[in-house]
Amino acid sequence: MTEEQELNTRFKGGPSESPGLLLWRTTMRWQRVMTAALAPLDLTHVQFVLLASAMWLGRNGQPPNQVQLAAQAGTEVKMTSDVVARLEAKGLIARETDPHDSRAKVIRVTASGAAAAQRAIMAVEAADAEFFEPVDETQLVELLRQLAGEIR
Amino acid sequence: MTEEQELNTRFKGGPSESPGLLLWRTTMRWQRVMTAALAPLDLTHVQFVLLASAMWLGRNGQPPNQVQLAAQAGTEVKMTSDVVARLEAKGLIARETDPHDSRAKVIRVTASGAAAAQRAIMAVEAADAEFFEPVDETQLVELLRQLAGEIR
DNA sequence: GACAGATAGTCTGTGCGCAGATCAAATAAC
DNA sequence: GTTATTTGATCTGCGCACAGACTATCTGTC
Repeated sequence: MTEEQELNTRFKGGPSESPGLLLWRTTMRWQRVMTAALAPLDLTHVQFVLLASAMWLGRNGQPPNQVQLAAQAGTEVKMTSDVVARLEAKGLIARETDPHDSRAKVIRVTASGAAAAQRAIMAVEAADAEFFEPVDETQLVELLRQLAGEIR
Repeated sequence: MTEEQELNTRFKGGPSESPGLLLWRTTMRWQRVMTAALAPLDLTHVQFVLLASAMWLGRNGQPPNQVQLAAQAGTEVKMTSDVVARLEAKGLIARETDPHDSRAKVIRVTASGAAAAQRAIMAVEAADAEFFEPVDETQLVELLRQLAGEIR
């Protein structure tokens, strides 16, 4: 079998036919859009997600530890540890040792963290709306829900 | 306005309603699937994309330089430089200075590179098919095409 | 043929994303 | 109550992803 014949699978029309590559490229572009939208607030996208998730989880006065935050945000525990440390360095969140479990660190959003999160949510939603404007959001969400997998 | 009222935007039902977050999570999961599928071949997903793209571009005996390869693959020029160096170290591609332009490096896929690419394409297509099996691929591709942006 | 601007490639530096290992504290088993 | 296992957090290390800077070369214009 020649090399050319072997390539006559999905790569027949060039690699750009693959849904996976399209998904990858789309997300990279979306990440750049988010990065640009959050740059004025000195936040990366992941930092925003963790900050917003921490605020969400703590909305009823029960601030999460890092494992719970990672589970909510769908991020790695190690990375969550790193990013949370950066958010702490920026004064947006505070970490205290859990009085009931000295291994765990309870994460609280500070006042300036809450303020930054409010502005960030506005910026992200505006950028999101613009990014997804060309397509039917409901239809896309329907498809992605079946692929995203459970929040580990 | 209270903090709770401010949060009553898209985050009302929790952050998981956002198409952007779904897109992000889906792609991360897809990346893990690709990583697992390519691990036996000692290739990362990006390495595979650049190797396959180099083979695609060179299929008519006109091997590309790194800028052309990056344009085809939709990757950053700098990262393309790094990853191509890794592929070269693995003996999968070879770089020669373009005789017509001493700045440019022409990229050729070696015999072992072509063999690895063949196997990788099989592995990736199988993993891809399984990943996207739950949804209508055509419908998803249609949506993503409108969001992926041109291949810069 | 000299010079301005564009182009090809690489370097530094920051920040994810994840595998594997470490360590201390909590929990379960006996 | 001591041991074994699990759990929360962090560390090392590798590989993208990208911004900004830098060198070397090529091209267009005079």
